[in-house]
Formats: sequence, C-alpha cells, structure tokens
Amino acid sequence: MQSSQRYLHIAVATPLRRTFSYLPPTGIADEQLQPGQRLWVPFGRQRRVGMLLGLSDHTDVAAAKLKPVQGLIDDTPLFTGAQLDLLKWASDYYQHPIGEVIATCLPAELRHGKAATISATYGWQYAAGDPARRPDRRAPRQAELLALFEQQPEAVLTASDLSAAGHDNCHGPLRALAERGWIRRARVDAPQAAPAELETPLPLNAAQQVALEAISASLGGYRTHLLDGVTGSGKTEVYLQSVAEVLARGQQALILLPEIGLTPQLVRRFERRFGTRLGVLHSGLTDSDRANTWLRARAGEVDVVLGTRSAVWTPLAHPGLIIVDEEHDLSYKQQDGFRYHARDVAIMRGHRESLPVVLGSATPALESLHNADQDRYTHLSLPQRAGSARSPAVHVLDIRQSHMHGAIADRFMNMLRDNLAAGRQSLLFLNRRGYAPVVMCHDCGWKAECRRCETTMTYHHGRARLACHHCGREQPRPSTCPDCQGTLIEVGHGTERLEETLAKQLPDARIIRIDRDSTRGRGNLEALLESAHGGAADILVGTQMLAKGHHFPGVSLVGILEADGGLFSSDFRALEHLAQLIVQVSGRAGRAEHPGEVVIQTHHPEHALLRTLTEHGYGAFAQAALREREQLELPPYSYLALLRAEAKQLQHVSQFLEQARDCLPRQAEVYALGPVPAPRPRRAGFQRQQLLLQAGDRTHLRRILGNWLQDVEQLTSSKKVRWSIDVDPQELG
DNA sequence: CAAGTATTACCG
DNA sequence: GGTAATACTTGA
Repeated sequence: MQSSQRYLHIAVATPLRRTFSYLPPTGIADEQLQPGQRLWVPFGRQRRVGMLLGLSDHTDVAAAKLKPVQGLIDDTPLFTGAQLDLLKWASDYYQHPIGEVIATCLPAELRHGKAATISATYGWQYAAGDPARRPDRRAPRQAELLALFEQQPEAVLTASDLSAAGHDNCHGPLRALAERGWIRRARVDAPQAAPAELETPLPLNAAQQVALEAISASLGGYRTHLLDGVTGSGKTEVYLQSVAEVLARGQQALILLPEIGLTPQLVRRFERRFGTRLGVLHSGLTDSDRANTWLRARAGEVDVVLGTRSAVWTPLAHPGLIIVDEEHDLSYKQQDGFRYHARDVAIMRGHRESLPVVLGSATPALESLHNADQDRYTHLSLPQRAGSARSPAVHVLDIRQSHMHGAIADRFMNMLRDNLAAGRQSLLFLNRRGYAPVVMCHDCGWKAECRRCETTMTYHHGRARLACHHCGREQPRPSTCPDCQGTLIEVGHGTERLEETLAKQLPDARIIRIDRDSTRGRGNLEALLESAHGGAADILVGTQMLAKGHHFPGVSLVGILEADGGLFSSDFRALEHLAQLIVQVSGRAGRAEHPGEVVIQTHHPEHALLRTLTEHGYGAFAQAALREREQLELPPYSYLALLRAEAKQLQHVSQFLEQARDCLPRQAEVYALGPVPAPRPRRAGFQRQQLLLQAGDRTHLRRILGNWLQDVEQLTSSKKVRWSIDVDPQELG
C-alpha cells in the first residue's frame, strides 16, 4: 500500500497573492515538517526562503509543475501556530500577499535564510599598540576613537555603542586602528559588566494607582486600556510599574514607541529601570543586533522589548502585556508595501494571545476614543499631577488684516519681544522646512517647479538650492528668471526664513532651529535639544519634530504660526491632527509657577471645532469631531479602503481604476468614490489616482476585498500600472 | 545584423 | 519582486 502523497503549502516573498505547493524534501520524514519552519525552495530560476504554512494530501497544481523542497533551514518552527495565525490574519485583513507579510515581519538576516541561532556579538577592545604607529594629525577620526577606547581599556565596544557615543560609519577608521594594532576584535560577553544600579519605582498618585490596578487586574487575559493623560501626568511611571508586574509573573512585555530617535529620555528611563532585561529595537542597529534581540525575545532571554512600529511582530516566549505609547501617532501606520497599523495589530495580537494592551496618549485618536465610548476599551484617565505644570492658556489670534513680519503677526511679535525681555523661552512651530515654498519671477510670474512632480520647489537658503519635497530632487537656484531674465522673489515662509525674520526683528535673541535640515546626522538632534534645555536659546523654531517627546520647562510662550491648512484640508483627518498637534505642542511648554501661553495664528478664528478645542479642551473637541464624523459617515462610523495606482501615462491609471471599479459586485454595500486624482496627482514623473471604497460594515468590506482584488489582479490594465491597496488608510494622499 | 531596450509571462 | 524570453527599436 502506497502512503498518500503529502504536499507542502509554502509562502514565498513575492507580490503574488497566493502560496505555492511543493513536494517534501528527499530524506526528511513527515514528522520533521511543521508549519512555521523556513525552508529553501526552488522558485523560478532562483532559490528562495519559504515559510511552511501547512501540509495536506491535496493540491490544485498539476503534478508536472511540482518541485521538491531543497532543504530545511529550521529544524523546529521559527513561529508558533498563534504567531502564524496573526500573520495570516494580517495578510487577509490588509490584503497583502502572505509571503511579503512574513518577510516584512522577520529581521533581515532571518528573511535571507540565516540560521535562527543567537550569535555572539563582536566589538572592539583596546590593545596597547606600537607608539610609533599612533594615529597622528592626518587621521583625526582614528585618534578620536582611540581616545574613547583608552578611557575604558577593558570595555568591548560594539558598533551600536560607538554610534551611541556619536561615532557613526566608523568602519574604516576602526579597521585602520586594528591594522596598527591599537584595538582588537573581541567578543561581547552576554550580561555586559556589572549591571548598573537599577532605579526604584516612584510613588504613584491616586489616578496612577487606579490605572495600574486596572492594568494589573487584566493581566492573563485580553483587554484594551486607553490610558488618557496629558504630558507630565505620569503615564511612563504607570507603564514602568505595569511592566514590573508582568515581569514578576514571569512574563514579557512589548512596548511600542513612535520614533525612538525622538524620545531618548523615555528609552533611558526604561534602561535605568530594567537594565539588561531590556532589548531595544531601532533603526540604528546592525542587522545582526536586530536579529539577536528578536531571537532573544523569542527565547525568553529578554523580558522587555522596546521598539518602533515593526517591533509589534517580535515573537515573545511568554507574552504578558503590550503597550503602545502615543497611540495616535501616524508613524504606527506603514505607508508603503505592507500597510499595517501597528496599534491595530497590537490589539489583534493581544486578543489572540490573551494579553492586555495599553494605548497611551494625551490626545487619543478619535477611533480609540470611540472604542472607549463603546466600552470596547477601558478608559483610564490621568489628570494633571499636583505640582506639575498647569495647562497653558490657549489663544486664537485672528491675523486677518494684521501687519505681518514674515510669518509672524505684529501682535504676536510683540508678545515674543515681551517674553524675551522677561528672560523666558519661546517656541515657534511652523510645519514647513526650508526658506520659502515658492520662488517666483516678479516680472513674468514664472514659478520654479519640479519637472517630475508639478509642484513648486522649496528654496533652501543654507544650501542655496531648490528642492522638491515630494521626490527629493534638487537643483541650484537660478539667479534670474530662466524665461525672461527677470527678478526672482521668494514667496511664503519656511522655518529657515522664520529664523531669519526673527534674527532681524529680535537681534538680541538666541535662536535654535530644529527641523530635518538642521538635525541631519546622528546626535545632532539630541545636541540641539540639550542646548535648548540648557538655556542656550531664547527662541526655538521648528517643524513637527518639536512636538514630539521633548518637554521644555523654560518655554512660556508657544506659537503655532499656520493653523489654517489643518482647518480646511481635503483630508478629513487633518483637523484631528491639527488638534493633536496643538495639544502636544502646548504640553511641551511651561512649569508649575509659569504655565505659559499658546497662540494659534489663523485667518478663521470663528472655526467652531477650533473654538471647542481652545475653550473646552481635547476631550470636548474629540466628542464634537466624532459627531461630525458620524453625520458624514466617516471613520470610525464607516470603514475605508483605498486603491491607489500610478503610471507614467494618466490614461493607463484611469483605465485601470475604472475597470477595477466595474469589477465590484453589484448591490454590494460598498460604495466606490472615484477614480479621482490623488492629492499629489503627479510625483516623480508618475500620474497618480485613487479609488476610495467606503462601507458601513467592516466585515462587509473585508469579505468583498479578497475576491475583488483577485479580479483586479487579473485585469490586463493592472500590468500597466503600479497599484496598491490600503485598508484603513490614515492619509488619503 | 548586432546590440540595446521596452513588454510580457511566469514563478508550484 | 526577479528573471528571462520576446518583440521592437536603433544604428553602422
């Protein structure tokens, strides 16, 4: 009797929305094959890493096409069944091919087939070299590095230690130093040196105690808590003590942050509290560090994992709790490829793995507040902590017909002048970097535009160049109009120009500008923030970056110079984001004895929701905004999916989207809007359009999407465009 | 006609 | 996405 043939169903990292059937590898018993293992598979003409998803006695594929697996990578599964189920759910929910979903969730080394073993990390250690071959004046970087090693001759410093110390890309100088015998390669032994003294927990106030008790009581089962508390209300201490409870139960905790680079203080607080039990995942790590932390968490060797969006996929041997800090932050939504939302994945993961999830924010997303209102989440509020900064007073400044000094209205300039005279700091927020967003000919009206994007190019004074903020293209600024040789003028104001205006109007003020241009390079942001803290600046000027993470107790006057964009945007979420920004920026300033003032410059001081925000606070704003969303049937009262497409030729794009729309099932309770031009209709030489699907019911939308996209994929017009589907889009652009 | 390049098909 | 076969340019 011949035993029935077994078929392996395997995911491969490819944009194809299906799995592939293979024959078992020769010489491997069926019992050795388990879902979750990686294996080498022949794929087309290549050899690729595949992930075994299942085994069965049937396949729809013709026997002639089947090939045997070439070999196993993992003897035991890399993922548990529960983890695979989460990945399959994500693939289905976000309508992204399973192979790519798995690939984006794996650290690069494992994605490329490296064995799942925790490797020793290597670094460099001081060695007494030949004094005659000491790096001299010609090798300043080597000398700098050598000085660092000499300070701690016993220490083994890894690439990430060095980059933390401000030495990036020092591979070359290190090799040279090693060549001269001044340092040598050395293994880092696991628990490095003696663990520093760990900080002890701080006493909690009543509200923090209530929150901690609610979270603790829910350990061991699924529950989502919305921890709603302004800056300085002590959210972090609640996180820290909840995590400590999880560790005491022998379990692990996962903490997600929007951007680690912007919140070094928070990371350090976790380090001080948990020492070597903490693993941090961030973009500055080498692939090998990243894979090691991931594998350590999976093996239960690391108990607390702190990371950004992609850390939500880190496997945990004994998962106990997930925390999503600043849950409203847009960076949790991946904006290309596999467009998942880490906060929503965290909640689904908590649900499936039976663990509580804590969403923390001073300005929760409207979706999250709605879920709390519906009692799907526990709403935990932390009021202002006694003795900490009081909320600053918020003023809406009507700048209609005002005399302007650049981006600053006359009245506000006077406030800045007074604040400066009083010896206090001010913070100005303008979400546009560069000098001026438009360069125009005063004689003929010609504008400097990006050829590929049809948007105006921003003038950067520092570099004396024009840059397109959409595609990154740069070119020198012409001195005269290329059409008529007329005079060129700068129109509009960016942070660079704002800095210049301030320097002219307030010549005594010391100004620090913080944006992507001024903080290029590692450590620069921290250095600038430090000097701002140390009182080296009277006025801080910056973009979005200023609103995140850092608190400036010395600041008593905050200006949001351009609020109008958020009031009347085509994106329905713009107002929510503006409100969050206003509250977040306000929270950056002030101290107990001087709560400070926030000024919002606008041409629309009568805007009802803006008034609600400034007069009654974020909670009242959110409720009013939710009522508006309900009337307009927008999320969270409806569910959206966005089909985007781009191609060099507009007609290919519109033809594809029209055909896609026509593939939608009739009478389905899903409404298609479009195709319409994308908010940025041209980018990098591509024409972009989109088709928005709206449904009143989430399961309805989900059911339709799968079959629909299969049809869409079959369209011949789909091959002439680049298309993608975005489920729960955050930005309709 | 060779060489370069856009288009298409396919991956088990 | 990657690869390769095919169809279709271009230039001596």
